[in-house]
Parts: sequence; C-alpha cells; structure tokens
Amino acid sequence: MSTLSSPRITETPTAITQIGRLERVTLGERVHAELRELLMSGELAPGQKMSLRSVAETLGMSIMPVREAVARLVSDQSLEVLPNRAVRVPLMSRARFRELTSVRLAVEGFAAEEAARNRSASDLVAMQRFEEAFLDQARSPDPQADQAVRANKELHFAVYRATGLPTLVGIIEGLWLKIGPVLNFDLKISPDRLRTGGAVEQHRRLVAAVSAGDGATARKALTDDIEGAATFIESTGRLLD
Amino acid sequence: MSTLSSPRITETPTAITQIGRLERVTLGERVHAELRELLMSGELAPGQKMSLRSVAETLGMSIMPVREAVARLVSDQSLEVLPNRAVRVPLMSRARFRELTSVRLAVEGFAAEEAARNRSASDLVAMQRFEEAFLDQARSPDPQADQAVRANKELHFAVYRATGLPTLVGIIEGLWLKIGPVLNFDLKISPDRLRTGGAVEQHRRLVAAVSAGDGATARKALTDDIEGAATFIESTGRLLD
DNA sequence: ACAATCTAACTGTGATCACAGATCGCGGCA
DNA sequence: TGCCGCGATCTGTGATCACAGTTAGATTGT
Repeated sequence: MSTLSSPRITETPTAITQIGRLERVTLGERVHAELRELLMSGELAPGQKMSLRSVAETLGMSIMPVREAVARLVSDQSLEVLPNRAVRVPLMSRARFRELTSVRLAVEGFAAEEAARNRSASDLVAMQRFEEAFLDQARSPDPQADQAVRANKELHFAVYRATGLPTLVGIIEGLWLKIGPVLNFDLKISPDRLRTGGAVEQHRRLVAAVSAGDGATARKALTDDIEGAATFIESTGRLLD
Repeated sequence: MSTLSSPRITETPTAITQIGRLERVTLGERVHAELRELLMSGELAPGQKMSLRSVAETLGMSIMPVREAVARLVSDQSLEVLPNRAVRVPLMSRARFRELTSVRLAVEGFAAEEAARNRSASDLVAMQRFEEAFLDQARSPDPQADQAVRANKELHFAVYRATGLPTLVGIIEGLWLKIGPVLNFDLKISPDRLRTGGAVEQHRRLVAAVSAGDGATARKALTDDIEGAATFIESTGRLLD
C-alpha cells in the first residue's frame, strides 16, 4: 500500500500520504470512539459487564488498545471496574440520576442560551436537518429507536457546537456518556415515549428560538426537554435505591 | 510484609488488612493524581515536554502506569501528544484562554450559587479555614506562591463540594487542569498579583455570601474573582497568537 | 569553516508474558 | 438431595519486548 508506484524513496508527498500525516489515529483512539458511541446510544445497558480480552478478541486486536480506551472511560466514570476486577457500565441510582439531571439542566441550558447568541447559518442548517430526522421517526408508524436516538443526539450537539465553545461540548459529551445508558437503553425498551413525550414540541421550540436568537426561550425549551425525559425515566421505576 | 505475625492463613481480618481491602489503589491511579496535582498547581509550564520513560524512571516504575495516566490526561486534553510523539503541556492561545474562561464563568458561577443553597456547617468550616490560609500568604511580606495556590484551590473546591454535586466538581477539576498551568505558573512568576489582585476581597465576599445563603452575591463574587485573574493574565501578554 | 549525511539513541504504540486474586463448575462427602 | 471444597479458568494490572518513526550528534566531504 505504501510505495507500490513510487519511483523514488524520498518523493514529493502525494495527497494520500498527506492525509495519512494529518492525524495518525491510534487503535486505542478508535476503540474509545467505538465504546463512546455504544454508551451514548444506549446500546450498552447499565450493569452490563465486559472483559478486556473478550472485547479485544471481538475487535481483532490485542488487549492494549482496549485497555487504554477502557482506562479513559473509567477515568471519567463512564465505565467502572469493580473490586472484583469486573468492568461494567455503572448502575444508576435515583439520587445519581437526579444529580446528573441537575448538572445537565445548568450546563446544557447555558449552552442553549449561548447557541442562540452565536449560531451561524450552517449551524441552523444542521439543526433543522436533525430535527426533521427525529420528527420522521417520532411520527413513523414503525419508529426505529436507534435512528431516533441518533437524530436526537445530533440535534442536541448541533446546538451545543453552535456555541463555539468546544470545551463546553466536551463537558456535555461526558454527561451524555454517563446518562446515555439509562436514557437511551430505556427508550429502546419503551419506544412509545417518542410519541407521548414532548420531545418533538421542545425540539421545535428549541430550533426556532436558537434561529431567532432568543436565548431565554432556547434555554427553556431545552430544559423542558431534559426534564420531560427525566420525569419519564423516574416514572418507570427502573432506577435503583 | 504479609503474614509475618499471622498464626493462621485464614484469619479474622485485622484493621490493617481491612484498610487494604477498602480500595486497592492502582499505580496508574497514583501517577494520575500526581500529574494532576502538578498541572493544577502550575508546577508544569505550558509547552513543557516529558517522556513516558523518563517519568517512569523518576517514579521508579515501568512505563505502564505512566502510560495509563498520561493517556487519561491526553484524553481530556490536559496533556497532548504531538505528531512527533512528544508529550507536552498544551500551549494556550488567547482565544482558548477566553473560551475556557467563558465556560468557567458559567459552570463555576452556577456552582457558587448552588453552594449557597446547599452548604452544610462543615462546608463553612472548610471554606473559612482555607480563606484564612490564603489571606496569610497574601498579607505575608514573603508570600509563598505554592502555598497561596494551594489555599486558593482548596477554598474554591470547598465551595464547589458544598454543592453536593460531585459530577459538577469533576467537571470543574477538568477545567482547572487545563487552565492551571497558565494561571498558576504565571502566579509563581509574578507573585505580586497576590497583593494587587482583588482575590482577597472576592474570597471574603464569596465566603460571606455562601454562608448567608445568598446565591446571587456568591456567584458575583466568584465570577469577579475569575475575571480579575483572567484580566491580569491577558495583560501580561504571555498568551500566544 | 560549513553543510550534508548517516547512524545511534529515543519516542509513543501495540503485543505478549507474568502474576495475584476472583469466579465458577465439577466432584465428593454427608 | 444438598452443601462444601478444590482446581481450572478468567480477571485487571504491571513489566518487558518489538517496531516504525523521529531527533540529535558526530563524521565526512567539499
């Protein structure tokens, strides 16, 4: 793959080699991204266990990259390793769920407000695209939970990215990693929340307010969205303690 | 060290063995804590490079625990590994400094407000203790920068812990890891900021407001504190770009 | 005297081995 | 039939080796 058609060893960099230079993505980085996606989209249930070796074998590599990725996720408490050395998705108590929800209301609410002040035209395009994608699933007679989860996530993060504060986006990603397993695994169990919940309405208000530059309303729409989902989760009684 | 004075193999757990059980802290965890402390207290300057092997040799261990600790810090961008494989404390541009300050104002401001609502008696004791420790250094004719940095950090986090939101405390720790090298390394260079800056006054207002349960004033005192330091840092002209 | 070149040392990343401790299943005793 | 005990297996963590790629220093050629 490297120098098949290269007449000389030291040649002028081609477009392909340039791409390789831009960012050599490490294996551990790829595993990290993979596990993040699984957690955020609720494909891993709270309490689900895994082992470094089994994951490594599944992905066809040694345990080293898996080890690094898991260590990073354990570091920010998206995963946990028990005293017995078992790695699992943390269980969620009612108290912890409420704590995370409180922080989300403050942080994501601030983000919505900032997004309304800073959004660019391309931000609005992205938001509208994912709002529509979510709407399609919510209205569908046969809604695909994973598609809805994905659209919901993309819509929210389109708003958050519009703040122009990448650090803030990173913080919110950390929050979603922790709450995703509960929020979205539950959604896959009871997908009727797509219809009964007010998500569609709050998304409409959110996008409209951000577009209009109305920060206060944007914050209110977002916090209503979060609280709506939180109320539903608490009502299911699936939380511990 | 294990069974020197043990008459039997399976004996009733003593206090010492119990302590060992409570949480077996891994080597990587200890290195992580060590590096965090160095970053937060500004003992590592922006741009400072290190290598896994040299750190490992200094700490008297193999590179594995260092590798894990660095991977975690790179993961949340408290460190960075360049394309050349050099590990270093990230440089700080003026734009990035302002971004971090914006997020700090929002997140730590919220924390101060919550602390005023939730603080317990023991929280107040801790806050007052570290406020006094900071005051001692600020008023001293021969102020110790590292002592002042430490007292300042402890005071702030006593407030943040008073929120009862450990997730929020974790988020703020992440922010301090990123901004610590600039903020505190600079303080060690020009320690007169201890006197000229309004930190002492804002700390007094902060502790008083949190004690009184006055969230709005607590938030204002804290954001004034952050903005005062930020203004000073920007005025030094040591930021890039 | 200076610049080009080449080699030796060093870099992070991935794989493999080692190890103490936990888990689980099978066998045997009651 | 039910419970205990004892290996075999599996766990995360630490150490070591391997490797491609970079860096820096010395040596050579002009």
